[in-house]
Amino acid sequence: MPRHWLIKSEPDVYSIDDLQRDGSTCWEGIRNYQARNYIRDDMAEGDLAIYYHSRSKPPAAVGIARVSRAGYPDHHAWQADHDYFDPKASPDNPIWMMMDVAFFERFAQPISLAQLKADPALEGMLVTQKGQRLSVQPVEPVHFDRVVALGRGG
DNA sequence: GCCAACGTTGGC
DNA sequence: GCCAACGTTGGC
Repeated sequence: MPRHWLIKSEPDVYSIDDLQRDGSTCWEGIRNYQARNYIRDDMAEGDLAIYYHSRSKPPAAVGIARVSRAGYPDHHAWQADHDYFDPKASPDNPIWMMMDVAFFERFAQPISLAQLKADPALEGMLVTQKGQRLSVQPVEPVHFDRVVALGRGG
């Protein structure tokens, strides 16, 4: 059964507009083991993810992306001249994973973090919790549906 | 730009 | 295996 997710990106680095323009992109540079494990073990092609802008004013859920290729080794990790270089990684021991995501939908209205926090239907959603820094998070189906409804203007 | 929260590293 | 130091994330 497909699962639901939330993925964070700083809009200055790669926004939903960039994704819409490009159609799809490789979701690279994940250097956190828990997020890596989700990509490696749980995220499947076709899964949908809320696209979330972090470090923006305000931070907000802005649309939906679709996993277009499930996890595969992040080859940037063993390229010494790359920003995401990790000396412990190698082709035999990739350590880190990336995936491809495709543009799926842009919300009619962004839903700010304050709105997400204020909505009783979203109580317990990880992104609303203090100190939650995971850039790839699982989302409960009911929470996912609620955020999408809000984003579409319902 | 500040700084609290968190994950990782490395000395012991 | 503990924990202080460090680097990063991300809301504010």
